[in-house]
Amino acid sequence: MPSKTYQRIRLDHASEVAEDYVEAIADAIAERGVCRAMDLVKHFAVTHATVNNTIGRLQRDGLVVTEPYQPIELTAAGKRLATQSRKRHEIVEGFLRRLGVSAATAATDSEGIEHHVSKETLNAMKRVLTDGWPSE
Amino acid sequence: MPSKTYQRIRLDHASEVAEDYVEAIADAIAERGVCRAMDLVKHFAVTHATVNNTIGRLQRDGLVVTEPYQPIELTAAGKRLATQSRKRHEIVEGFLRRLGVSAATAATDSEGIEHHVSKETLNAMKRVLTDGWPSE
DNA sequence: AGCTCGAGTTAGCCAATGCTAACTTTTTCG
DNA sequence: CGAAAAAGTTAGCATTGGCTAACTCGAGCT
Repeated sequence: MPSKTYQRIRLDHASEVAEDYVEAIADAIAERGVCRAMDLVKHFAVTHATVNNTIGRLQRDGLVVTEPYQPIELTAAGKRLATQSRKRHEIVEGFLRRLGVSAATAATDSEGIEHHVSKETLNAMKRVLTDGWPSE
Repeated sequence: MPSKTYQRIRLDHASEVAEDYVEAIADAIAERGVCRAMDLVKHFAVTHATVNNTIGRLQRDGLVVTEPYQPIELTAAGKRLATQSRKRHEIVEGFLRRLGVSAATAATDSEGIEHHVSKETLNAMKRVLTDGWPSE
């Protein structure tokens, strides 16, 4: 069974960047009204050239729209993905906090983990947040 | 705080493949005595060319040794990394099982998650496995 | 108005990871 | 033994996701 597992992980990988970006873009818009490339430069600690590159791919894939020198906007699909990612992120982070992990670690680890959590695992985590720990 | 987080995730990424490979190589050696490239082809569902490529990088990085048409061997460093990855993997997988996730999902998700779990989170998971769930 | 400076863009480079196709070596079996 | 199959290698290519360097645009200040 491992082969299919790794195929899935490779596919997940491709969407990780997209999810992280739309989430960050949605955050920037929520906090500052608009999202400029510089917001993403700071957020991800990469150069503008890299941000530009990535935004180009996201636009190609129908998640964002931009015109030169204009702020970055999310398409409907982009907004949908952002909302969904955010929810997943919050569940994972909340779960780690409940597990007793420090806020800083929960924030960091949830960024990496959220992309690899299946629906089933996510539901199990959600259950803990609403109903408490499973019985032994 | 996000910038450093993403820098770390990018660095983690680089070692993911190495960890997965040495783990798979150690498994193959444990199960069949030697590890051939074909074992990895099946395990990761990639072509031999890709395996060859990757093995070349691992050799460059001092984790494995091979000679043409010979089985793949782990160096001391490779064995160390394999053992460490395996332990981490087992904790994550065991924890997911304890959470109530099915065996199949736990196996799949732990593959993706293990690379993004900090020491602190890993310890929290280990604690659950030995001492049960934290008090509310 | 003009100039500067920050932000954005473009071009060109690199490494990792994947692929296919063509070739060589090894193994296996009739 | 010898030929076919399996395994391994090599070459060439694409994409992602980074980078630097050089250029352009636009905003704000004097």
